[in-house]
Amino acid sequence: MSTVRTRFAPSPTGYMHIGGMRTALFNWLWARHCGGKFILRIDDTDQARNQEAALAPILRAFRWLGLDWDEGAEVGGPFAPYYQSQRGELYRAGAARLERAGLAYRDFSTKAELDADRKQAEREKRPYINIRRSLDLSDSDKAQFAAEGRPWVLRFLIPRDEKVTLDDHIRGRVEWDAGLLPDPVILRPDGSALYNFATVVDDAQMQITHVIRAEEHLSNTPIQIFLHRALGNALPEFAHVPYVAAPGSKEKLSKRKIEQYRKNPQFQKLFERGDEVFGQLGLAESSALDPVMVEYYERIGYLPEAVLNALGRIGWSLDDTTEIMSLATMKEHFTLDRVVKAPAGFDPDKLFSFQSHWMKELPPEQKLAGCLPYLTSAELIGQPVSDRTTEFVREVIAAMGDRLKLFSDILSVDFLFRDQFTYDEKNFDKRVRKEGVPGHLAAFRDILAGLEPFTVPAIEAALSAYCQETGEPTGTLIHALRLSTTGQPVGPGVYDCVALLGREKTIARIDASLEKARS
RNA sequence: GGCCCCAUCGUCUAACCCGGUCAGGACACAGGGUUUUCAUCCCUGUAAUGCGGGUUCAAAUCCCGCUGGGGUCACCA
Repeated sequence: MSTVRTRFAPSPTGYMHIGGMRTALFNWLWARHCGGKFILRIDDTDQARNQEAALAPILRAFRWLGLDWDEGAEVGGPFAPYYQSQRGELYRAGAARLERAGLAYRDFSTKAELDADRKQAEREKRPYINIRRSLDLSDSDKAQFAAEGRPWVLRFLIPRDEKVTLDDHIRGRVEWDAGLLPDPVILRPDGSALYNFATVVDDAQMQITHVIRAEEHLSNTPIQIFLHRALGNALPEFAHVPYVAAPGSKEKLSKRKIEQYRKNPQFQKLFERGDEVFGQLGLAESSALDPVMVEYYERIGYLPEAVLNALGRIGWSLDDTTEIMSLATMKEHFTLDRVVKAPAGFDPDKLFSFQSHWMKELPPEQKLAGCLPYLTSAELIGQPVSDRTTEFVREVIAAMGDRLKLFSDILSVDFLFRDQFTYDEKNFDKRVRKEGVPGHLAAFRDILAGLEPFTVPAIEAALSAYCQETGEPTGTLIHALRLSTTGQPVGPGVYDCVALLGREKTIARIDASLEKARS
């Protein structure tokens, strides 16, 4: 087989859809698995006004995930340009060829006529197929219309007496009756091409060997097959991947339904997380971000490895047991015949578990690099970041251990970075404001005041020794110490927290808490 | 509604093509253990072939029907 060439062709919509990303991933994987090329073409026939701004988040998502492209947007290539908006010549030439061959015709029908036809068909309960009125026009009529400057569209003439079959790599054999297909418009009155036509011209010209796309395009395929044939193109292979569904549903994941997803139990956690993080960062654009977009995960501190792993497991499996997969592993094993036919719901819980795994694997220096931006954005540390601060953050991250799941989790230990923190009142009552506890806490405070060195093992030993002497269970003091110095009932080891805080702050906080406990 | 697609634990899936396993794994959930918090880690458990017909010694697996779910029906992509 010749070199495999796949493509992903997004429209510049201003965001990268998580479902689209999965389709893109499969294209990338298949190309790379075969040692072929992956092309990123931009389908902007609709000519979005602010195209560059609308494209940026899409390219950003690819780069974040490390899905590189050999040809296409920004990098160019032998079949440039890769923007449909710049390929009008190619489309017009192809269309002219079809018209000359009698395979396409000018349709002078008005919108009103078409609407009426459609309604009529609906009334009569028969499938709508466009009426080929313009085909019956006499030459003099045509000449007159042309003289009037009457607008027309170019329609492809569907061979209505045929059947089309497709041998899809994922769905197997699919068959259509062409007699049910309306003649598709391929050129608008202004001469610009429509998607169905532009895609066919581009896929052929760019020598795409495998069209791997979402199954919502399945119904476009018979038209594209005819178009390819009419143009004399070799037919690419097709693989229609099922769409990605909303969590716990079978409906296509859609940005338009974002408000109702807020009530989806699995998505809800994600939304809450985002609201919390964006709130702490004071991000103005937070309202523009949502979990349908790839960028959302990047912004709240997910790892590319986790998102990739999760995406790769939606509708594809390596074998019966493998769950954890790097991009390299997926690339090595990916084949189209193991793509599942049924649509799959995106599962935020599973994504989180992949995240948990990959974060554990991440080298400390990379955790540091991932966390620092959150700390600076939240103004918990200054900028530029001093060496001393860097070292401190490094220690904080070490103390957090596996508790750091998302980079933004670093914000949960804000009490290590600033003196104002909120007390968990319920637990404060339970652990500090309790018979006998303040006395022990005060006594231990005095021990800490003179403790040398002020290190984790020393603090631990001191606490242990104190409890030994007094016969007090260690838990009493541990909890009291945690609540009084961090305000929280949970978190990194309390000895770590105290050591990180340092003697001075620890003493001050204990004093403040003792004061608080009296009131 | 027409056309087309799909159907295994709550979820993602394996086994299906080339019938024979206690229908396997993971996530989630529940219980237990380790860590006097939390997180991690370990163990255990609950849990599925939509229904009805065939074919066959044998059906999740092959065939047909039903039901259900979904996609798509633009001078959008």
